[in-house]
Formats: sequence, structure tokens, C-alpha cells
Amino acid sequence: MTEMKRPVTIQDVAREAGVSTATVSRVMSNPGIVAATTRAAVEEAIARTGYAVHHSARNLRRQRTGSIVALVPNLANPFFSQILSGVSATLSPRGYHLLIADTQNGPQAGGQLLHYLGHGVADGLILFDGTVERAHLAPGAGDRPLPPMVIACEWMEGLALPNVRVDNAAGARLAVAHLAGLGHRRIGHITGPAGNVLTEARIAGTRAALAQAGLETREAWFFAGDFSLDSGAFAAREWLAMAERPTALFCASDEMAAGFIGAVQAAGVEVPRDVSVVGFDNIEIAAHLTPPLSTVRQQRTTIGVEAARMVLGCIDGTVTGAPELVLPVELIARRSSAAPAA
Amino acid sequence: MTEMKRPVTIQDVAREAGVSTATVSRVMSNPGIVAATTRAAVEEAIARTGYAVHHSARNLRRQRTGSIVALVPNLANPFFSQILSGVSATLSPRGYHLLIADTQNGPQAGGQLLHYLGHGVADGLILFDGTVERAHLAPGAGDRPLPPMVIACEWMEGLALPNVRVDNAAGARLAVAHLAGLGHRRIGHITGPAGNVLTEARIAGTRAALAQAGLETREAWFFAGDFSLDSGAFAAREWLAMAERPTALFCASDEMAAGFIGAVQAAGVEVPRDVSVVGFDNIEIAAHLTPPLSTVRQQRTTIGVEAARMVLGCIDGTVTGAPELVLPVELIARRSSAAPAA
DNA sequence: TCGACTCTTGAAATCGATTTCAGACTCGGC
DNA sequence: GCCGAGTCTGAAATCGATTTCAAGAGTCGA
Repeated sequence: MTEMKRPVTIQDVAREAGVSTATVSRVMSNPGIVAATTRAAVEEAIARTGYAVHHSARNLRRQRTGSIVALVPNLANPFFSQILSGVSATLSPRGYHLLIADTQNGPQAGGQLLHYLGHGVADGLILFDGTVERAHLAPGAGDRPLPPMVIACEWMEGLALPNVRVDNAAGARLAVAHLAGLGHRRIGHITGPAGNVLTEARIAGTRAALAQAGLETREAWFFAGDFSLDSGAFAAREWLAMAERPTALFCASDEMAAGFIGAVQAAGVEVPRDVSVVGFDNIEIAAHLTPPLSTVRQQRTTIGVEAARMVLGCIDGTVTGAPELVLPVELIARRSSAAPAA
Repeated sequence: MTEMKRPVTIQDVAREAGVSTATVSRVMSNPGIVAATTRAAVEEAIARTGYAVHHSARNLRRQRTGSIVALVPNLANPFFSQILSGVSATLSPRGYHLLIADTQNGPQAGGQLLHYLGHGVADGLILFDGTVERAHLAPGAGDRPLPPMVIACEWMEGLALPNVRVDNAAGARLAVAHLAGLGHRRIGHITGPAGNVLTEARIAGTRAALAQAGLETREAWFFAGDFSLDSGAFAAREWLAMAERPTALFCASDEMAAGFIGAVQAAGVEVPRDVSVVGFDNIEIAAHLTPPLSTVRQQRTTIGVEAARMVLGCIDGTVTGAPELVLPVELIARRSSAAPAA
């Protein structure tokens, strides 16, 4: 048919249809202002040539890129896959692409970030990592206006950035209150990684709920974890070696809860007969574990959807300032938590 | 300091340094050919103005985009997160961005794909979804040369596309041989979604291994699943209702294995005492389940890394034709499989 | 002292689409 | 028959960087 060499440009279409490139462009982006007959001719030419707009060219002229970048601390962590799915589902219908950057938990996150900011790489940014150095975020750093940016899941104290998160402290309180309500008097906690805002919020919620229930807050019952399966299993070893064990544990992530349960059950301890466990996240497998895991549900898809909406809102100006959206959490009682043995 | 209005362009830097834009450009992309003193002046000017190259402009001129798109069937599936992590880790140091498109398992995958092909959106494409309509992939469809493309995890029979995958049939054979070796005579299989190439390869491997071991291949013992936890639990209900049950099951995914085990254990059946189970994938939680899950290990990060390398190779011409890389798998025997009860 | 060469550098064309600006044309009303 | 308003269209400028081409400045040997 036509030559298959060089990709067809708007010039080719214009020539083919006997009009100017301006008209072709109008047919594509604002058909209404083009006369019906002309439009038909152009559309016919487009179809015949198989023309497709060249994004780089359009982006250059329009001064936008059509993509949003999501900065995640660790892409391998399945926790983010569902969130990103929500982001993607929101972005696609609005014509935006999703660019993913994995900071690999590294301190070079700042560098990564700088790379994306103001370089015309993306129109907006969703930050899922609260450990980025503040210096990089302060407007004026590098002398260049920063693109719209929202921070999701995590947040940064004292930094006025649009934000989507769940009510972490409330989740912790729900979990601990649940355990206390079952009759547990000795309740422990496996924490997230030190320094993380989520970790701190959940610890704070745990302490608050313990105090409210009039229970002891024993520091030895706070096991240091990092959200991972292995850190849960590690905490289990500490717990097993302990003289005076807590009878119930609230874990800051479902993965740690699963790691803990797996390890204690391998040691012959039974859940929930010997120890009750509550997780956080409600990952999909939680309901299928043995025993099914009681947990605090966090709607990950919704987080992604709302974060994406928020950036888009910032971009088109319908969202201004630094709104904060705190999503509710919910306790899901399953079989891993029960009244303590008499 | 300087005005904070408009982002600084290469023109500004050129003016600041008293050179032409050509020289500034050379300093950035090929410093060697610029005189040392001039180069220093330009670098100084770049630092002073905080200049950063505008990607759309560069891309337009260079006729590349600097990004690779990964088309995944379902981003919410954590199976892909580790693969994508490998892709990202390989792409970043080479200066490429990772663009992610979620086809949402929909038939519109073709449309999605078309959107990315030849539109100057990406320099290459990694396809993790084998269900794309072939018509969209045939070079010449739409009259435009297709960008480099590799298909990973899955593949398409009779389509000569660069390909990275694991040896699925061998994995199935390993699993079944392992169960047969333990003494099981009645071995069943929970399959993946119908029509999927992975499903078919694993079924074929299962049948081959059963035949080789001289065991019966009973159709009733092939449970239809779709890789999901719930489908594993569903198969468990069928299995429980069965008069003559297989004593061992090979599941085409760890998630189905976990769903199966969770459901039968909830019904009072013990694993591996009453039934042995082997999964496929070796997802991270497999080792922490109760009992720890025996499975066929599939190196997901490696798949991502190799797929990314392959596209990059196609782009820079070091890879030609349609190479196929079949990664080995490995059986990991844990506690969910044991000799059948006497 | 005069080419022949190399080394640097800048002017200008280029990538492909969008958009402004103004011109051409139509139509209705007076 | 003329004028103004309204419609539609094309020429050309523009987005910001890269790269070709050629020219100017030295260098070196004969």
C-alpha cells in the first residue's frame, strides 16, 4: 500500500486531505470548529494513513507530559500493587500515563525525586515515601517551581502538602480495644520500622488504647519490626524466649502477623488458644491463613484512587492548598483473636 | 536571587555563559569535544541557573522517549510487583523510565496496546499478558513499524517475539514427581484460568509426569482454578465433597495452594497428614504458612531483569531476532507435602 | 610564508504538533 | 448593493533541545 518507511506525520495527513496542518490538528483536538465536510475529509485521510499523534511533539508544544509519577519506597512490596492499581485505574480514563519510580528505600530518594521534579518528566507526583529529605521538597530548592505533588500513605510532619492517608492511630486503638475487650490484660505490639511515621502513629494509638483500657504498657512487649514477614518471625522468637509473655499481640502489618503466627505455630504454640494476634492492612491472604487473621482493614485501592484524584485536581486547579484526606479504617475480627486461656 | 517565574531553558544558560545553545548542549551530552575553559564556564552557568534539560524537547529531537512500558494484565496482583521491581532496577541505571499500563484483564488490551505502539509514547514494550489479540502485534498493522517488544512470563504460540519465561512444564513435572516420590498414587491438580498458556503448560507437565510415574490421570481430579486464593478455596470445597479424593494436589499457583489449605484446614482436615499440597511461584509468604508450603520456585525478579535487558538489547540493536530465554525452576520441599497416610 | 589540519564554536535547520492571527468567504439585514 | 457579523481556514510562530554545516583560530611541517 503506502510506503512503510517513515512514520506518518501530521504533514502527511494534511497533504493527503488537501488542508493545512492546523486544520488536521483542530480535527483532532477540537472537531467542533471545523466544517463538517472538511472534517470528514481529514478523518478519512487520518484513517487512510493510519496517523497517530506524536506524543513528544504534542507534549513539547502543550507544555505537559501526560504522565504522573508514583514514587514508591519498594516496588517489590505487594502492599503497593493494589494502591498502584487504584492510581492506574483513575489516571487512565483521564488520559494520563503512570510512571513508576522505585526509590529502593535508599537515601538517594532525594536524587530520584529531583530528577522528576521540574524536568518536564511528569505533570504531577504522588509520593508514597515519607523519608524524602525535606530540602528537596521546599519550593525554591533549585529555583524552580515544583509540579503538583501529593503524599499518600505516609506524610511529613509540618509540611503542608496535599495528603491522603488512613487513620493509623485509630486503627491501632481499634485493634488494642478489640483485644482488651476479649479479656486480654497483657497486650504487646510488633512495630514497624523505626522513624517511620506510620510506625509512630500506630505505636501512639496502641499506647493510648492501653492507657484507656487501664492496662499496663510494658516496653519489653514492644517488639521492633519492619513490616516484613521475617521481622514478624523474628519477634516470635523473642516472644517464645520470654518469661512473662503478653497473651495478645497487635502487629503493625499483616505480614508481620503472618510471620509471627507461622513461627510460633511451628514451635507448637497454638493461635488463638495460646496467643491472640491482630494485624494491620487486611491483605488478601489474611482471610485464608490458618487461623484466619483478625486485622485492621485499610482500603488500599481507595488510597490510590484518592491520591490520583488529588494530583489531577491540583493540576487542573480544582484542588488548592494542602487538603488532607484521612480515610477510615475498620476492624475485621477473624479467628486469630479470642479470649485468653483461663 | 534570579527570577523564579519561568523555568530556565538552554537559552538562558547560553546567555549566562556567553556561548551558543549548541555549546551548552554539547557540554551536557558530549563534554569531551568542548574546550576545558568553555566547558567550565558552561557548567558554572548551569549550576548558577539550576538548569535542567526539558525532556519533551530532547525526546522530540532525539526521536526517543526514554521510557519503556510494561503491560500487565492485573496490576493489583502482587505476583507482578516483584517482576516490575526487577524491571525498574534494570531500567533506571540505563536512564529509562518505567511506564505501567494495566489492561485490567480486559479484552480492550488490544486498544491499550495500540495506544502505546508507534505513538512515540515509549521506546519499547514488555508484554506480561499473552491474551493480546495477535492482529495488533503483526508488523504492518496500522501501517507503522512497531517498537521493540518482548513478551515475558507468558508467550504466544507461533508468534516470533523475543521472550522470557520459566520452564513451566518442568516445574509441573518436578512437583508431581516429588509427590509421586513420596508415595502418592492419587494426585490431582488445580489449574490456572482456562486458555492461558501457563495453565496449559502446567497441565501438560502434570499429565506427562503422571504418565511417567505410571499413575492414573483422572479428569475429576483436575480442578479448574484461576490462580486466585478464592479459586483455591473453591476447589477445596469440591475436594471435600468428593467420594474418592486425591491424596495430593499440585496447585498451579501458591495463592491457590494457600486458599486450598486454608479452606480444608478450616474444615478440620490436616495438611500434610490428610492431603499433601505443592504450589507454584514460591511467593514470599509460602515459607511462613502453617504448614510451610512446598512449592516450585520461580525467580520473579530475574524474569523482570531479563525482560528489561532484552528490550534494551532490542533497542540498541545488540539483540536481534526473537531469542527465547527459558529460566530454570526449582522444587522447594517444605512441610505441606509428606508421604500419604498408610 | 603558505597551505593542510585539527580543534572549537555558532548560526540555523530540525524534530512534529499546536495555536495565534488575520484573511477569505458567506449570509442576513437594511 | 453594501456593511457587519460570523465561520472557517492557512501561514507562520512557537515549544526547547540537538545536530549539521561551515567558518574562524591555531598548529605544524615544508
